[in-house]
Amino acid sequence: MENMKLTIGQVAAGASVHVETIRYYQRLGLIGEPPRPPGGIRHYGAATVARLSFIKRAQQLGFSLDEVQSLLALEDGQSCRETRALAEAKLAVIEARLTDLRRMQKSLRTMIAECASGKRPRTCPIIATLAQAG
Amino acid sequence: MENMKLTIGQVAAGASVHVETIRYYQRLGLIGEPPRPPGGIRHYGAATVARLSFIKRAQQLGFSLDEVQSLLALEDGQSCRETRALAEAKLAVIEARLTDLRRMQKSLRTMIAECASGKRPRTCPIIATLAQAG
DNA sequence: GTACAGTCCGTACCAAACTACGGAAAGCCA
DNA sequence: TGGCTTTCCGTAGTTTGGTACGGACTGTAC
Repeated sequence: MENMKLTIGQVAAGASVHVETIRYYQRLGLIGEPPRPPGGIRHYGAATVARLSFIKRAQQLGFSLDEVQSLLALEDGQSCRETRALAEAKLAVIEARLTDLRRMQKSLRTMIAECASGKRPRTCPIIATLAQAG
Repeated sequence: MENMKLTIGQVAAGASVHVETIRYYQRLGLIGEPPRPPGGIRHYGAATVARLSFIKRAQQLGFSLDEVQSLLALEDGQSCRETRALAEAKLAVIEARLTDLRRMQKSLRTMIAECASGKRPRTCPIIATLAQAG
């Protein structure tokens, strides 16, 4: 099943993106283009679907396509030294985001609980969760 | 100190954004415009700085300005019932993102450890962390 | 009281990330 | 084999989130 032959349309459907988006990512180098049999249609493997899904999820987490590019370099990466440095940098970013998201989570949970218990909070503290310096 | 009188330039510096960005957000309704004394310049409070900082942080977490708008509605919100429904919806989104980020964190930590111990992993599993459905 | 920085406002421009469009060729199905 | 869908490819348009610019006005420091 690894060598499934998928058309671009099937890949697009599988990853819930548009065909044009796949082409766009190919132009950017985010995903490779399989060789085209002369005058024929390209075929893709299941790995392309996974890669596209990864890209979309990473975008939802606040990574730009440029940053996604470098995350993908971890998968495609060559040198251990470079890979490790990159991984450590990305890890730091991810941990900062986790901290922010946990703060928001906590704040929302508190709000919901207070709302449920009838005592409407005068001010929602959500801004305070992320307002302080970096 | 609550009623600090800040000019738009001071607010911008305080939140590390450009003056034009503040005006842009005002046009979108993300932040309010204080009344302008006839023929004079507007003054802002420290709350505006906090609000801008929140917006920037929330953007880094993958929220669009539209979504930030609705997060801010929690702070500005009126009805408890609406507020609670919205808070619950946002909480679900945040928890999904937390799950994804934790998976990436784990994957990166593993990579770094393996890299450090000399055994270069053949393939980095980072795509697999986010590739599966929903 | 006059330079000079900062504000105000509108409009125009910009980059990122798509999305649509059009024409030619390929594939597929009765 | 004719008709429909899909792919291929290039180019153009759109949306989101700003950024830059110009001209008039204000506020402030010397």
